[in-house]
Amino acid sequence: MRSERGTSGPKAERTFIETARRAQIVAAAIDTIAELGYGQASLARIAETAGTSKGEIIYHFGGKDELVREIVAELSAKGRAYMGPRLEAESTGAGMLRSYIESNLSFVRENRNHVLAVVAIALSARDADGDPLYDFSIREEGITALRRLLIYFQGTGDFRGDFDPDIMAMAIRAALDAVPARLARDPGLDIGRYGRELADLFQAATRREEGNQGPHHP
Amino acid sequence: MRSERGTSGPKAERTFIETARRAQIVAAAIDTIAELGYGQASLARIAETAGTSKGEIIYHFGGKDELVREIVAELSAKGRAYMGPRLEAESTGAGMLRSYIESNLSFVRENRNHVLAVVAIALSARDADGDPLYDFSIREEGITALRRLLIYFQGTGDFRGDFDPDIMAMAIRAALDAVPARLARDPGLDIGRYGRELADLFQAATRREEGNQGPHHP
Amino acid sequence: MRSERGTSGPKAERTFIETARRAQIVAAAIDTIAELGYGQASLARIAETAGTSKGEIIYHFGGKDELVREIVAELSAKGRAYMGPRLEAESTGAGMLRSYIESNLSFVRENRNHVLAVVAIALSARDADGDPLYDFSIREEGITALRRLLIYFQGTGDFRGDFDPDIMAMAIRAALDAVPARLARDPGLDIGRYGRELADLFQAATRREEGNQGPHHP
Amino acid sequence: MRSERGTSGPKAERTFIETARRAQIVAAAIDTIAELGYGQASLARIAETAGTSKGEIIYHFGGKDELVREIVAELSAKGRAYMGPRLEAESTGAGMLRSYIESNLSFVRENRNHVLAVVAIALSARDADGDPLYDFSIREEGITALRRLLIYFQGTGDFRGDFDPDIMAMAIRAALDAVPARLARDPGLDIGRYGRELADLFQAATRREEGNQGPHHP
DNA sequence: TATGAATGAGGGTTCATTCAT
DNA sequence: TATGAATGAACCCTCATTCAT
Repeated sequence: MRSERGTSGPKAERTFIETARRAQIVAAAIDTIAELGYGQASLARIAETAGTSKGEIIYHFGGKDELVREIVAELSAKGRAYMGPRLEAESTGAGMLRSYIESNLSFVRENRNHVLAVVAIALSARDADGDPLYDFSIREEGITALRRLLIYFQGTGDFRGDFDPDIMAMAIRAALDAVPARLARDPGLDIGRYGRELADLFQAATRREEGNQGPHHP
Repeated sequence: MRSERGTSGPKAERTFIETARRAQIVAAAIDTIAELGYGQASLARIAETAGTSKGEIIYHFGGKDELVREIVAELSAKGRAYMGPRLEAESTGAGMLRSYIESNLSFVRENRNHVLAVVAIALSARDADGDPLYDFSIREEGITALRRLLIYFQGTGDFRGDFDPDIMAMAIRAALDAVPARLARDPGLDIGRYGRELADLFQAATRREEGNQGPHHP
Repeated sequence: MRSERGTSGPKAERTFIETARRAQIVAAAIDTIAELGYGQASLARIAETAGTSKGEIIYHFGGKDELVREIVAELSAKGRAYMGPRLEAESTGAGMLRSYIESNLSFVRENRNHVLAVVAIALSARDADGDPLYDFSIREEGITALRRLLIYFQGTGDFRGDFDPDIMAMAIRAALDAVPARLARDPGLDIGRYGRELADLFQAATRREEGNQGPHHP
Repeated sequence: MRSERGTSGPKAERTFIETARRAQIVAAAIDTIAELGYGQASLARIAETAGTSKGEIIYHFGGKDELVREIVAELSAKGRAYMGPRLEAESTGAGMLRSYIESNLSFVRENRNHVLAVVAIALSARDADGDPLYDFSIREEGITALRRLLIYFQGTGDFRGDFDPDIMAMAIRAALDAVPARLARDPGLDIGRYGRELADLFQAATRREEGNQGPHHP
């Protein structure tokens, strides 16, 4: 564990050097998991990548599970900080949807390995009891926000009213979530174009048809 | 052992009893992986579920990797046999697309555990060298077929010509691939409705707009 | 674990060879713990003594804790089988007490290492939660039986009535329990004489004084 | 470090602050060992209890072994200082024996955790070579003193001459040594009564019988 | 054909200890 | 004087695999 003095105080302060070392280990873990998958990413291999020992990882994180949770939490924070402003800059339904899709993908491009690692963690990492280490509620939360956006602009008439916002949200997230894996197999993928095309696609899927305001099924 | 006999004659024939035993083991493996995830599905647990011993699994399959590959191959064959006729029954672009989506999902519903197991395998299973056991070319192949379908009906004018068929194909597959995981978390999911909504969604995304008849960027 | 087929049947049958191997491992563990103490008796060292591998110990016992519990249970069973008949052969208070002490000590002499090992286990072995592996209720039970014996013969007048049977029982057991450690340090100890002297000692401590039937404190 | 300074001058003097710090650490170690057992009392846990770091413990004591030896030595010194005057205040055999037993037990009561810790150490602590950290000669010494006392008063005729003083001494010590463990399990134990009863018991076991005055096997 | 027995590499973790600061 | 950082050995355990029967 980080602090040996249990009574040191209410603030969980962290030394500069420790912060740096933790970051270094987290980075090594991200790369290892992204490259080899979660199952192959043993502490020994992560330590080797980080140029240190298993012992030090345990020293800083208390165990593998904590390291993994840190990787997830960091990406989560980074993601929110990245996407928030980009969404708030938009006002129309189409604009926000496009921004959601494109900023999501550019975030993926800029954090390729980190995203890959978290995907691998979400799908494979379990604790000793067999429960997932990944907190899926974070993900649900993201889908819920997207669904609310869709419902809101269905209400304003920006979007056609006859699609199920739940399923549309799921389809959008699925298209986005498929990108990291694809990126892993084809690193040359043009994410910018990909994002624009995907935005076009879902814009077409959500847009109100000329002179058709009612629901779709006659 | 199977592979040894396989080289002795023209056909790798299998006794009835061996075929049955293999099927029993494969079924147990599917259920175990689907329920516990790939990482928790040790040979010991699979053997227990199958009511046999680890030794016999290795005897029949030569190793865990081969058992896993068999699970994948079987689903692949089943899937092709299931979807082929349903696609060929259609003639229009919209019809084939709808059939593709809906038959895919009803296949998932009817082969829930098997699909879940293969998804888990695709995401986690690696051989001793760290390479994935899942042959992703099977998947690419499926996407390619879908893409060809889209291109074809863009040519006929059934679909609008200004979407990227590659990305549309990817988005459709992604939406379909997201279903098993969702089904695992929510077993009561209404797959029929889900499929219809998804078909509506992609029909809207692909349909030609009023007054735009040209096949592609006219 | 022993049986790979979970559904093999209600009887926990054990192969001849397995029984032998388990006995061999138990014997090695007893000697190792007796000689080095519980803390130093790692699976690796026990395996070395047994001429086998850590893996095999885990294979047969499922874990170190089970091995330890087996060692305790075996001694417990042996002890009861040894002492029971020797006690029942007596009828007077003095006779039973002497028999209790002497048969206890000859049992210790004949099972020196086993007794030493169980003493070490009782004092040091804990499971992952920090709880003792040794079931102290077995011990309490032994003391209770001894106490009942004392009370009974206080009632008959064989023993003087003015000692606290609880404390007398504790003192007797303490004197007996001190022997293994002493035997470990001085292997040449004459247990026979030791037992006779100890029996004399507690006979003197319990015997009714001439013409003094009442309690001791005036 | 202590030992380095220890060689520089005639006396291994210690600053006031160092003495205090050592005492604080020793106290924390005693409580930790008494509460959790020796095996669970890692330096980390002791440091936490002491509100310091593992490093400082090693700095002051040079290693865990030395800390443990200090705990033992301190109890030993305290014990001698406590019991000496109480023994010397008596003159008869029965008085000294009673005083030995009762003062021993009140010492245990007043130094509960310290005694428990040393018992745990005696039973479990070993150095890297597997040798016990506890110096059993201290214990032998105590028994020897007791034996000499018994022999002396057998000579004066205060005690009956026909018991083996060695075994009587061992039995007395065993009864006393059993108390800490019992106290640990039942903190409400009435030590005062316990001591009086035990003194009665051994008084009965040692007292000269009517009409038997000879010092030893006449 | 099938099994129980055994193996050995590798997993995560604990811990006393070293050391630069 | 004291600490946080880091190490490395040892620990228990899991697992796929080998092999004699």
